Amino acid sequence: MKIIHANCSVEYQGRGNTKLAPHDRIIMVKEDNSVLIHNEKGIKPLNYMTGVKSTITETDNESGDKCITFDSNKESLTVIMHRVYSEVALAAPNEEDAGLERDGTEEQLQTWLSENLSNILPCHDFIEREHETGAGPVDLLAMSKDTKKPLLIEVKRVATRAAVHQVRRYLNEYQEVKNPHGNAILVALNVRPSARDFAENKNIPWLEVDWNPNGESAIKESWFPDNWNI
Amino acid sequence: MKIIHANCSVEYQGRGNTKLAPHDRIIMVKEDNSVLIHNEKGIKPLNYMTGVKSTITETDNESGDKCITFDSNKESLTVIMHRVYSEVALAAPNEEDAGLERDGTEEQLQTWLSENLSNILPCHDFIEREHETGAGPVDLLAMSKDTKKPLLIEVKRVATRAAVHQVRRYLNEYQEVKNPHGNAILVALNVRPSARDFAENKNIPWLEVDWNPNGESAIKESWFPDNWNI
DNA sequence: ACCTGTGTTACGCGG
DNA sequence: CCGCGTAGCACAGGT
Repeated sequence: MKIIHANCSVEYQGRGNTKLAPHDRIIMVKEDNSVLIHNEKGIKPLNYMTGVKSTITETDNESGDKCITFDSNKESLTVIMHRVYSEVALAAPNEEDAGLERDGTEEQLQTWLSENLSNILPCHDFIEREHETGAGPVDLLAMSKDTKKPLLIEVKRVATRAAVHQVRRYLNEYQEVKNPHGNAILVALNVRPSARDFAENKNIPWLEVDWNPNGESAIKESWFPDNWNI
Repeated sequence: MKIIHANCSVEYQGRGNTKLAPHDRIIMVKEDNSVLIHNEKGIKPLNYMTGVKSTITETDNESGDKCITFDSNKESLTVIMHRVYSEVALAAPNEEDAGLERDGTEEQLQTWLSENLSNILPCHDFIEREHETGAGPVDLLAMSKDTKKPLLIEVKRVATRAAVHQVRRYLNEYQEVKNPHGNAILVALNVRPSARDFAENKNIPWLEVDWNPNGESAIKESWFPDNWNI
């Protein structure tokens, strides 16, 4: 990749339109044609464009400033360099097996739940993951040991109002087209207050589980409607 | 900021836990203590941590490798440098008035609609922005010139199925607690096919507007239910 | 190519 | 300070 330190302006047109007035910034141009314009603040670049299927062309404008244009089907970004302080090329080849190992993801929580469902829902058996509800796949499907009623389980790391909407979408559709006796529950490491309110208001049970990838796990807090029939 | 080109490992603990095996990468350390680890692919860093209220300490580990640790209340990230190829300091001071100008946002579309509602809905008067429906604030509230029926207007840049859900939530609650004669419409620069289907299926009118911040604007495409009574 | 869902989402705004 | 909703979200995976 190339790292350019320059006083530059930037113009972007595509999903929105943005313009950056002249200023000193860092421009990072990657091997895959991605470009990032950074200043000293925060994780996100001031301006950027994905390299997917984009081409790079370098020109000089009427003022003699060097311009780099990144162009794809639907987007274009131009960096106008009023003054270049430095430019270096550095190699950071993409990793194959040296990639990122990740822990504590929703994916892993799902796996753990599917294998240890009795820890948190002792009256249910795990049936299947990514079960199709008709309105998209729900994370886990379980079934009551006694009544044999299905239970849709939506898993989140952090559950917000949006997660409750998701559960309700799944449950509505499932009850309509598959089984009117279906129930649903929201399981998360963290259920936000607004999500709790909303879920309780709509009679969706929720359950906060204290889980870490290689340690103890337990129910932290939970809520079930009065008429909750397993 | 400092740009370090090094063969390094990275460990992060906080919202999740991640680990990067030794590899050549670019490390960007900003003035606000944010850190980003990049390879040659994509916009997002492989690993990163926000600089907000974090401290930086440099140490040597038992192998004599230089380590930089970023520590905050709830997160910590350590970069272990097995070999440093280069390190440069570059200045990219934060901008005050030279910041990012943004155009074509939902916010601006809302403003334009509130001031030019008659362009797209000639039979309605604009009443207020961010009107509380009981299920959250709807972007715009308008009223029929003739029948005085209220109209909830949800504005999006890109409208997906989720936007239709949102409109229906607002309308249901609004009709229940405020005014049973309320109507609702979805207005967007782009209404996705799946959103059109779903909206039409649920009798929610939608309207695609061809708008740009400082040019002409017009209705591009729209759909209203048969029983649409203004 | 579009749709769906996740993310260490990041970030700004309001309470 | 925390919670909440937005984003030019980015990105992966499926259809």
